[in-house]
Amino acid sequence: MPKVGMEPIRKAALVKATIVEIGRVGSLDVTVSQIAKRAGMSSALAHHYFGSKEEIFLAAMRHILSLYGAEVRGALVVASTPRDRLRAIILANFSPGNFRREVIGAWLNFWVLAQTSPQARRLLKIYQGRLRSNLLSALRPIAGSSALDLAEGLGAVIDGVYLREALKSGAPDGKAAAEVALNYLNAQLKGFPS
Amino acid sequence: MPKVGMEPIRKAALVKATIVEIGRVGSLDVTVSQIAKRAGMSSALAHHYFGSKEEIFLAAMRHILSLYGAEVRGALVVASTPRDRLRAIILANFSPGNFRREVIGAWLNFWVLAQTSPQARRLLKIYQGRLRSNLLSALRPIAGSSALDLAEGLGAVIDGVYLREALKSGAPDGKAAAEVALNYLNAQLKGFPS
DNA sequence: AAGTTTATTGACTCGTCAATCAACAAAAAA
DNA sequence: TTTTTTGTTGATTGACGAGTCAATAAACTT
Repeated sequence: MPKVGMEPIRKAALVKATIVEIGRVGSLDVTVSQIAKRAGMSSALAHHYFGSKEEIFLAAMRHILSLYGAEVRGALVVASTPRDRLRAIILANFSPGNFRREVIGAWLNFWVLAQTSPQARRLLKIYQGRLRSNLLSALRPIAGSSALDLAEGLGAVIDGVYLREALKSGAPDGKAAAEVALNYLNAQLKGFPS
Repeated sequence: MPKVGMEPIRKAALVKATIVEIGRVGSLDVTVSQIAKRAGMSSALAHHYFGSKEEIFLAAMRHILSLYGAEVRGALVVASTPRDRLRAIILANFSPGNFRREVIGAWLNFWVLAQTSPQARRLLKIYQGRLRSNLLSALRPIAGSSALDLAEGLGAVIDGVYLREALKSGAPDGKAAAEVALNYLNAQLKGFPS
């Protein structure tokens, strides 16, 4: 049976299964066996490709981060004015691709993972840095020296909305979630010339 | 040696130790033995008083919630105007009593616990409900029908700031954290008559 | 055709940990 | 003073799970 060139396929399946399982169980207490089973292989194979459970988690995190990054980048290229770009960033954060139950659950658990794993912490900081610099570069032309504070606040709102969504049930409403952040943005920018 | 009337003392010590250990380890993967050891007793005694690990966690959560509630209530009684009350709520959220490393770490992990434990979820929802109703009753006289949206946003900022603090190192700066939320509040209330 | 690399798994090891239990001690009640 | 209640722990059980390994097989290389 063994076909050659399985590695990327297996890895991708494991990464996907990891996110689903973490979201389903609601914690990092998922066994490698559970993940492997959902990905349609034995746990030994999962270990074979990733070496350890932590590596599997980190790969899942990288995957989510890269999806997120792509979404934001894609939204930014079609936005011309600073205000458009801010709007685009917020909408991308709550796009159907990112703002999904399993992904939200995974995010929450990655914050926890970052408390113990330096690598996970590094990855989360990269996400924060990107978000921050995207916001800043769009905010500065509008708000000048207030941009720093606004970016901090906006980032906190976005993360907070994610966190809170983890406590809700049913399908996440990205539109409503984005509204909270957009609302904040509009209020803050009211005083600045358009 | 056995003195009588130990139960409340032992329980309190365990609750305290639980929060410290969760904060120290950075996850719920703390053993009952670790907790019991820090509290100065055997793990068997911890089980004797709480029955299960989950009960220990829930007791710790209730403790944090009650400290939090007391702090907010205390701050509210000395605030007269709606604006004062809003300010008081925010400051209480980031008071030195609540905004501490271990407590922040514990909060984060309680969000995770709420994903799997219905009781923990219930407790977190009580916290959210309280915060929300406190904010609403202070916001309505000022903002009227916008109060709902503002409370939602303000709640998200507060939770978001907590979440983000979990990724930082060093002593938490409650003053700076509160500033982010106050900043949001001021921007939102700009349009309303003072 | 023989040898090497890649894919794959079942069975196993080894450690950890929640929870239980038997046993002992001191205080309080009878 | 016997009995019961409360406090306490060391030792043990039982389960579970990460990671390893030997074995098997298909596919590529030479």
